[in-house]
Amino acid sequence: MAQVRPMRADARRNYERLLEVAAEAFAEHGENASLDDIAKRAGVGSGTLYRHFPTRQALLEAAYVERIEALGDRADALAERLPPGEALAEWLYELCVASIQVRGMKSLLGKAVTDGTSVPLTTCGAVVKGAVTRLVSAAQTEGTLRTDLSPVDLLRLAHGVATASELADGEGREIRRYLALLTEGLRP
Amino acid sequence: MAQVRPMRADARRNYERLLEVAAEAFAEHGENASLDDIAKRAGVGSGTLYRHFPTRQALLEAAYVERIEALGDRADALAERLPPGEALAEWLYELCVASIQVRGMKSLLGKAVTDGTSVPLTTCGAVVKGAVTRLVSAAQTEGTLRTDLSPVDLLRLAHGVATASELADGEGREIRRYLALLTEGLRP
DNA sequence: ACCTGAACACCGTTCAAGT
DNA sequence: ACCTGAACACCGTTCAAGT
Repeated sequence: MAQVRPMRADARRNYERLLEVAAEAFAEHGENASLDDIAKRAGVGSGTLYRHFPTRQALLEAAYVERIEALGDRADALAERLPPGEALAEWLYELCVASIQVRGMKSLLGKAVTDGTSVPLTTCGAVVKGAVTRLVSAAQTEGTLRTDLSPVDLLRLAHGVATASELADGEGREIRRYLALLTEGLRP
Repeated sequence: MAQVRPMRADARRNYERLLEVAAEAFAEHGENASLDDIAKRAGVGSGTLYRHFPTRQALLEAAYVERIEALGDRADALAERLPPGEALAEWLYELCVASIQVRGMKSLLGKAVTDGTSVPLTTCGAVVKGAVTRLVSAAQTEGTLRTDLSPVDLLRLAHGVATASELADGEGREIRRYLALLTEGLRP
């Protein structure tokens, strides 16, 4: 890995300001929030936004990286407290909740598990895949999870559950119910 | 119901031409195909498109109504040939396939099952809901389907399975696998 | 090295004028 | 009664000029 040269002071200020504003904007208007508007609200030329974040995905990812990493840590916390099968189920639940409540996060996580094998792995993809992989292998070893499922299968299925729940009421009151059905099917 | 006055000849021609072109355009570019482009390709002013189809959803629905009705008929055909539980499973499979293969159809079906109780029921929503309701009550009577699920739950869950499968490979090779997991959970 | 903002291309939607 | 297409507002993206 090449050592990253520190950013010039004004560049760094802009970078951080953009992230703040972007997080607000995505929360408010969803994943299609106007990029131009984000630049303006950050007091920055639109070119500057593109310099730092060449694509919408890049900005979305940067804005939510902390939250995603929190989900990664959460997996380990649950693994310590609960038996593997329950830890996995609870983590999937929290993943679904985040997918629905944090606007724009669902599409971000979705892109992270699409079969673009050639695409370089995104940070958030790596974090989430790492977390679910640990939970899945523990549950499979324990014998409470079918062995013909990959970690990525579970991420995709959780995404599907989140989508179904979102259709139900736009919030996520049905996540538990729909996830319970899936969990039934996941048993060996 | 008020009797619909027949359209003027040129209006009718435009209407049909728009539908043809729209179906092609949606198939080619997905649900966000340019409306302006559709109007142009149909040899019609953009205002005319809006006169006939005030929203994108309206156009999408009109373009796919036949296909949706075919799905409705298919439900009855399956109900005659198969035991209720199997008929339901197979129909959900075909619904998922259509959702993925016919671009734009997934979002159309999704909107049809969102909890917009106040929104007037769309034609395609009515057709699909009718079909699944018949299959569901037969299966529940037979005893092969949990009774704490509504027909709309199943439509939403199928939508979720289609979404998950689409993430897997963009085509739908995983539909059978993912749907099988769901079917396990659906048993009483 | 980084930023700015005008310029370009594109899109959805409306509406006055035309037939 | 219906159609046309210019006009408007908006957005993403690029790039020459500026510091």
